[in-house]
Amino acid sequence: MRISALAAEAGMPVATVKFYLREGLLHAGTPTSATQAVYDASHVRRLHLVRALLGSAGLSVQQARTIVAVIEAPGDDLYHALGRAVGALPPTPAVPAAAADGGEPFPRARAALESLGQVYDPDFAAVAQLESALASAEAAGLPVDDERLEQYGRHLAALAEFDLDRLPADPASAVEYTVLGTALHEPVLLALRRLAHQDAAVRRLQARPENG
Amino acid sequence: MRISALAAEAGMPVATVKFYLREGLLHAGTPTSATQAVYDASHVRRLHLVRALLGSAGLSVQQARTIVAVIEAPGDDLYHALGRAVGALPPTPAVPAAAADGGEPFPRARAALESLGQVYDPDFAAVAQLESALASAEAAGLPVDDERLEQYGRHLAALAEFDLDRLPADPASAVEYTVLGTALHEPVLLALRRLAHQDAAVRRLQARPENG
DNA sequence: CGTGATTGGATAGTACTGCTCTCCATTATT
DNA sequence: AATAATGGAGAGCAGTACTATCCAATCACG
Repeated sequence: MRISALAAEAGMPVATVKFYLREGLLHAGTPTSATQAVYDASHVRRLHLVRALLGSAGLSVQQARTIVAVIEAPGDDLYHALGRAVGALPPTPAVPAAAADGGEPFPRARAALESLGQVYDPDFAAVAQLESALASAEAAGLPVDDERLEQYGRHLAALAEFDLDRLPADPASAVEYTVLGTALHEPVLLALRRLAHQDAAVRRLQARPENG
Repeated sequence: MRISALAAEAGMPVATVKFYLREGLLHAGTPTSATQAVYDASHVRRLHLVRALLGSAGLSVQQARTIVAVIEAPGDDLYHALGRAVGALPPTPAVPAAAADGGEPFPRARAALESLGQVYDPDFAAVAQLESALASAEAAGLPVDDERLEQYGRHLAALAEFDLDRLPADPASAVEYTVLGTALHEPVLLALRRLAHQDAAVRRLQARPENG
């Protein structure tokens, strides 16, 4: 399969495939000469993955590149591979402040995790994301109280257990499963949450028709 | 309070405040003459909200404008206000296809909602988002099976109940609470999920040290 | 009352991103 | 030998979130 066939298979212009090649999102084909290479099913699969990461998961090219790199070279260490991958997922930076003033860098996140009985590793990017999200919500006038944090944490821990129960035994597959699961299931989760809110709202309005 | 004081209060350049004014993200101040206006605490609050929406929540200016508009003119109808607001949240469109071929536009989403016993309203944007997210995950080689959908749905329904239990009685406050909660709690939710995954992974690796 | 600073308002410019287009020498196909 | 396609690289383009410049009107101050 050459590049035009690959592009047709994945349903995108050849120029875009070339762009992904240049950006390191798609591994090179096997060259058959100085100006020709053949691609196989792994390239088709990768293109679908890249489309999902850039489209539905809403990642930037840079972020997707990190994810793809982790999947290509997982390194047998699920914990650090997951750490690297999660660090690349949005919301990305957004937390430059409050880190260097000597004090606790992530006070809210730390308190939350401790009250949930979860590990607290300040190097894990999601800790900074949590801190930033809590600070933003508070700044916008909608602080997240302890009870809500507790509720959210418990339900998400249950879901995490469910996800981890399905972890493949093979370490390389485990990394890919976890990384892709983190990135690709998030949109599903958010959509389901919005729908659950809608459903709950409808039920309440039916129960109290004076508000509908 | 004039514009420079407002900008200082909110911690951003005057040019940015002017930009938000132009983009309809910030309501105008009360003019005291042809070239002067005064701003109050509501403007400071709004700027914090806008920063949270554009920053932590990751919205575009366009999306934030819709949210702000819903909050300013909620219209007493929580269901439709929520619908308008959620329609503006990312991931935004991404689902132009499969809608006009006469068949069911969102088969996966519909099946999921019916098996969860939730309302199915194809006009609700989150339905399209769910369909798109499920299709993307499947295209990337990580299909979401019924059991996972069921689990996710149940836990998120429980969280939605929790959120709705805290709904303010006043309709205008209810809309603002719901809309902001949808937008601003999502980053919290995602961060907590990633942390729960990390925590669960650590526990499993400790239990099976041959994989760490 | 006059002079310099500030304001609201508009226009243009910037930096970045995700493609998309064009070009080219080399190679495959006929 | 003629035509077409390829890999590779550079430039171009449209959109986004600001940012900077300019302007006449107005304010603050002596």
